[in-house]
Amino acid sequence: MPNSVPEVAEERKLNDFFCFTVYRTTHAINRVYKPLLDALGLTYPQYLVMVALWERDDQTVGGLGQKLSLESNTLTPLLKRLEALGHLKRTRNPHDERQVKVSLTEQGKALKTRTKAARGCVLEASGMEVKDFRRLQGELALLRRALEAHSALRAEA
Amino acid sequence: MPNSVPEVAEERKLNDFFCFTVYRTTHAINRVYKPLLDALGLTYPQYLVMVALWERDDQTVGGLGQKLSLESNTLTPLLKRLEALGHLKRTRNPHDERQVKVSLTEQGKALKTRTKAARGCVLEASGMEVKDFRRLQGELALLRRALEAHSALRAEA
DNA sequence: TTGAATTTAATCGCGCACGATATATCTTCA
DNA sequence: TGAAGATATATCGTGCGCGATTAAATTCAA
Repeated sequence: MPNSVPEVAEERKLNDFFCFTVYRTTHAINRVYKPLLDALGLTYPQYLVMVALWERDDQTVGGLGQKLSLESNTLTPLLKRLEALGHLKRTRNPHDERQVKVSLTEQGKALKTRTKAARGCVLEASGMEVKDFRRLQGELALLRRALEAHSALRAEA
Repeated sequence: MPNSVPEVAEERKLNDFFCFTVYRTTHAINRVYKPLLDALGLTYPQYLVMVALWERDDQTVGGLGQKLSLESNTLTPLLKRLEALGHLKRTRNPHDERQVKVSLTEQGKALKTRTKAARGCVLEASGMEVKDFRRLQGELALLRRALEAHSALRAEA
């Protein structure tokens, strides 16, 4: 297939931009998740926080932020909404009042049992073989780590 | 520092989510672009719109939206900001007053010459071989198309 | 031991993303 | 012709995502 994606061309079209490919893929994934998460009453970032808490309860805001690559300016309002929905509690750590501990309520724990439809929905919708799907995921994860390392280096200078 | 060894097994579960891999990759790409686009005074979506216009001038809002997978509720305010910056003009089509034609100003056209640093920044930061990079991009594009087809089918039902 | 530096969340403002809705214009056809 | 429907863009409200700043608690150091 000649010229399907020029490597370094003077005149680059939008579809040649790698960033745009990932950008649109993110939106496509969100649209797959949307109807499934609507049924749970969660947004996609809220779902990610719940997944993180189902895996390990009682995490600090900072700890969650590290896992999700988010900071308190994004997490605090999001966590307050999840608290208002009754899915979790936010309590100051009595041994270090700077920290806020995020812990699931019984309702929040119970919500996990209703996420069956959401698990694996992208794999299913992709129509891909599991092996290829996982390989693609692995390559993306490698790319992400390389980009983060690059940004971290630039931030130092 | 007690207990500094992270719970690797638990973190792996969150990282198992393909959506989360793409989500983080998007953010990592944005962080690579950020300093380069700051120098141009553009946000990342604004940059994408400018790329689309450099590729083809005089597009309608709807036409741009189709290329970018965005609708007027997102595009109209964004285009107004680019117009306020002096990069483009928005004019009603006299033959069909419903349409708004978006066209570059001389300043908007000239901006293209200052995007050298941004072009290929992800490839460079990735440290990947061009061939592998383009193959990964192609696979992602295929996945996106499959997901969009899936969502479109569901929307009909 | 106390004052400075560090750490942790929270707050604020701006710009996207998107569902729902509004408005104006154009098209269709009864 | 003119009323109904379709189309194109704009508006509004909510929730991220993030840079910048603030506030409070803790740690460090002179």
